[in-house]
Amino acid sequence: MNFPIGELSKRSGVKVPTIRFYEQIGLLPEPPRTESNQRRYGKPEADRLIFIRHSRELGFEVEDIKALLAMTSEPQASCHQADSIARSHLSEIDRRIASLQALKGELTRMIEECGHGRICDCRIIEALADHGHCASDHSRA
Amino acid sequence: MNFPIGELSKRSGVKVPTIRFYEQIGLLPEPPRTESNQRRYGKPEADRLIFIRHSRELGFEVEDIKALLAMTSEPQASCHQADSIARSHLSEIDRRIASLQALKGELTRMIEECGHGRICDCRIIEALADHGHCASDHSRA
DNA sequence: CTAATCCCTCTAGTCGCTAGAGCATCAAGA
DNA sequence: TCTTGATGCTCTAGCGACTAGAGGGATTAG
Repeated sequence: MNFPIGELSKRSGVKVPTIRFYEQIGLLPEPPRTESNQRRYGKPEADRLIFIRHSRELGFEVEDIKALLAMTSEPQASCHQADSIARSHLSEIDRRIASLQALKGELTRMIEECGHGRICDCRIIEALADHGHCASDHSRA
Repeated sequence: MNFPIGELSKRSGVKVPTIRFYEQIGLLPEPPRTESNQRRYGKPEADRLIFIRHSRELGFEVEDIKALLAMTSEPQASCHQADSIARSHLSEIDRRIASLQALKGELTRMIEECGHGRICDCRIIEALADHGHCASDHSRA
């Protein structure tokens, strides 16, 4: 119940330098220190860090996570905002999936058409050089 | 056939600062300058830049693009390397799509379960706090 | 001639970490 | 008690691929 940063790292699955970085950007509060200036943590910090890790793994940005964390300290408030953050994140993910699938189609077509001969006949190189060949309108993943 | 950077930008669809950045990192050669130190370009540079833009839009990294560009200057060589770059890029995209789809499933489930009540009952917050609720093993997009 | 638009270089910021230098501290065995 | 190795600390810089802005010079249309 009063452990150093390495132990917190093991419990949370977040690397030590990353924990210090999270403290620096205000995602984790500054913990108490020992006389020799070492950080000491307890279970609440570990829980918070696990929350942060899951949120990051699900692709939430740091600002979103700050908002989600702020909510957990007001348990009686409406969870409308959490819902809205999650929904807008979901639509962003949908957008990215669609975009990647378009790229995949384009790339697959290029690779299939490649005759494995010389550069000057290569459909991959040609497709990259001339957008007229493109089937889809890939304009930013 | 001897135009300034703004015109190159229009022809290629790449922003002016980005063109200068590409020159800096060696993706574009240093062009000749006018007496008053302004860059002047021709059609080959525009073609090269369009090639770069398409490659970036398809998600190729700068190092890959350098390799692809180097190939275009050896038209008699085998296109095996181009094929291999494209294939490994494709498998990376497959990986990212799979990962994003796992996240999407997780998020969708979280949002569906949210009862739109108070924070303390919110399934979104709860799911983020406790990984035991997770269906899939989402470990890095 | 003037005003708007273009062009130049240089620095610093974005995001979410990661790596490394250079040092202090701690725990465990000989 | 000494030593060794792991762990802790701070600080700075780097990643990738740009983007933004400051502070100036050049060009061009009216």
